[in-house]
Amino acid sequence: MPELPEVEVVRRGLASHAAGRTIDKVTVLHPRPVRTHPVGPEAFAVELTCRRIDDVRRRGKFMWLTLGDDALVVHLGMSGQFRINRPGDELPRNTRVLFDLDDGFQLRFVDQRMFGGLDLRAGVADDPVPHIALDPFDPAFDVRGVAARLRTRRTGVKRALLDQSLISGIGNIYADEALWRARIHYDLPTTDLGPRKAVELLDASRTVMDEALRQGGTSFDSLYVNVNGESGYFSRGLEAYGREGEPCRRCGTAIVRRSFMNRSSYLCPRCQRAPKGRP
DNA sequence: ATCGTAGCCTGGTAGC
DNA sequence: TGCTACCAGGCTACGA
Repeated sequence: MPELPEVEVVRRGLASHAAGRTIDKVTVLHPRPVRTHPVGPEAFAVELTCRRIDDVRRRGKFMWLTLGDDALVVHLGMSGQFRINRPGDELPRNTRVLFDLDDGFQLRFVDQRMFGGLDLRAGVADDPVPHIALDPFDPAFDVRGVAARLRTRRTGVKRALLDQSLISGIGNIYADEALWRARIHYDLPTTDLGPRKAVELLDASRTVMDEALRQGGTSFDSLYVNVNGESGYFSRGLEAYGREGEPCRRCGTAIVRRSFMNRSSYLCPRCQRAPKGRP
């Protein structure tokens, strides 16, 4: 599932293959990924034709292609991909939108589950996602400030980590990894987290996502690949996520899986002790 | 204002 | 074998 490191890998691929190119033609094969466009898929295609892609930017899990003052906002959702191919190459099964570029290549948006989307927004190239907080890779990210805000929340720490209006880019996988590294239980009340520990957790989230980025991201299956169709290798670096029954690499205790927020949380029950009165 | 959750989606797999 | 149920989970909208 694409989280910050995976999205950044894709952003870099787009920056090197699509930035500076002009869009000659757009083909919408499925309307769902452009569902937010007010006038429909045909208008979406027309409005993007002949536009030049100036830059590819990212905040958290959102990317946007800048087209002059306008932004094509992209979210990969659960399974979105961008692929660079020749127009005649075989189309992947869940190809949704085609962009023919002026250098003879074709940019393809592929998305099996279609939680992702493409959203063209006028005049907001500098900040098309104002409701999304800065991510830990942003030079302006203020660790102490975010830690302070985190501690004023009245909720569990993992829920807060996943709140993209507090800190962006973290999804279920890297949340579990950061919590494992900081030895914190996912349901610890944020108010029980000391200032030093909160900073440690945020630092851990940045560190683990940085390491994942260096490995090309985390791929469990063909749902996450880069623009050339290649997988990342960080799944071997995961310490908690997906390791149910396997030994914690710190203490040897078996990693357990818990249901939380309608998803799975993986943790070491010894390193990450449950808060009092909770499972 | 803040917190918690239903619903959106498809395909692989477990179970019968 | 073929069917159903479940799981993966980020985000938005909405109710409490």
